[in-house]
Amino acid sequence: MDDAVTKPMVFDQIARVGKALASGKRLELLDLLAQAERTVEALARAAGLGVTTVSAHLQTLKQGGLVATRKEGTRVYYRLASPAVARLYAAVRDVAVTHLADVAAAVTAFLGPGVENVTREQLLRRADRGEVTVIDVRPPEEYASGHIPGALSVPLDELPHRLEELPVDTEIVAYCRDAQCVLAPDAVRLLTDRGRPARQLADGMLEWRLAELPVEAGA
Amino acid sequence: MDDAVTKPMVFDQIARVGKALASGKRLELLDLLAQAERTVEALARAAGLGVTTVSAHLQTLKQGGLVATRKEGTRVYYRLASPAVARLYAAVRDVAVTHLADVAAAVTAFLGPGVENVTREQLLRRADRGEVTVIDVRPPEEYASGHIPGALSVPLDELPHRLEELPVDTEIVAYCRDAQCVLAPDAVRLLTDRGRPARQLADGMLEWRLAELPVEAGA
DNA sequence: ACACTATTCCATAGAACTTTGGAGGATGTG
DNA sequence: CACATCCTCCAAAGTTCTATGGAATAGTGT
Repeated sequence: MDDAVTKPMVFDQIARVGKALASGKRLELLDLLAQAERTVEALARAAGLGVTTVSAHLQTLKQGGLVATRKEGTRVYYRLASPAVARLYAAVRDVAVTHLADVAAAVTAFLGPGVENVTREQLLRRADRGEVTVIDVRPPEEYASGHIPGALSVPLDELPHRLEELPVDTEIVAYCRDAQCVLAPDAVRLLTDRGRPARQLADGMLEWRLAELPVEAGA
Repeated sequence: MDDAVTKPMVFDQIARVGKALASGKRLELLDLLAQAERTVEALARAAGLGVTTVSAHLQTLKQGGLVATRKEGTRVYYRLASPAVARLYAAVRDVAVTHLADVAAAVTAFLGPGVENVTREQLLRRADRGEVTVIDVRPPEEYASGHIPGALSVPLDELPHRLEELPVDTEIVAYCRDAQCVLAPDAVRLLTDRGRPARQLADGMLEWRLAELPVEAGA
């Protein structure tokens, strides 16, 4: 066994996974894919990048074994390769927000002033008793791909027009993609500004799936 | 809030963690640091790199919040910043061996023919009953920094000279750094070639710590 | 103060990565 | 079959990363 040759090779191979995580654009794509599978074009639109650029990034992610593909007619649907990848992505962000002061600062600047939140456990308990209305403020296709059982799909941009659909007597709990997602805080601020009692789930669908809690799919 | 500016910034910040994981050399350094804290020079020797190169890589790791430092006289000791980093490193390797066929191939080529192994649970049960002798075949400084309670320190290079110290009637279980570490398989092959009953722990000290099992420190 | 050690900082050449436009392949449609 | 759509492959330009010597800095011992 030639250690001098084979040992670095092992680490270089593993580094392919690291390289896949080494660009903000790719992390953004992963963030989207953690919510639902998508085509190359849909990803390009969502991330505001050129199609060829996205395709190139997706190749890098594929090289790292982070995403898998499915072909349907002329389209190619990308998805996370496995739940292990979601765990990895969560671990990366965990380290980032824990150890990088700048990240924490950027995140709060991005999220805006904090709003009151609820843990998964609290939500489960109170939802069982019918004490809260749970709304999913992500885009419809992400809701369709999997959501908290019993949650209503109310995409953030539709929320202003659909206030009357929501009961006035029970508290509203909004959730979105993950702990760093902006949609839920924005929704909660919008609701409380209109005098509705509202809070957000402390994290989002990513963490919900990782906790292996029940997920409902379909529109 | 200007999404077009702040959103990419968050991902770019998180990408600093990814960049830290994007080089085989840095992963090798992390691998070493997961076992014990070390000085720059010790790391350079262990990884076979120049001191300035290692220092530069360590700066990248620090930028990503993966390592922390401690100064003692003229030396600087580097260590993993937190257990969250060990979890992250384990998650990276998990994805690598699961999804990358080449990695799996490189690992087995590196480890040599498989030897029989034992899970942590089996080891705990059998060690309680005194049925096995557990040996730690890592370098002494890694043993000192933390090992399985009751394990003997028998560095791989000393093993041939110290065979008579080991009991002949009980089975020997060797362990080293982690699931991809070569030391334990080598030790087991050496022992079984000499007619001793021996197996290895399926993974290593990294996974033992992550499982939050008891750890003993000191020589 | 002086020599000495360990580490970091700096400059640089070479390698690798990102982005982009255009060509080309596969699939579905009129 | 011609044509449109969606995606990947290829090449080029600009940017970033890596490795490595030499200089600068901080701490130790005499």
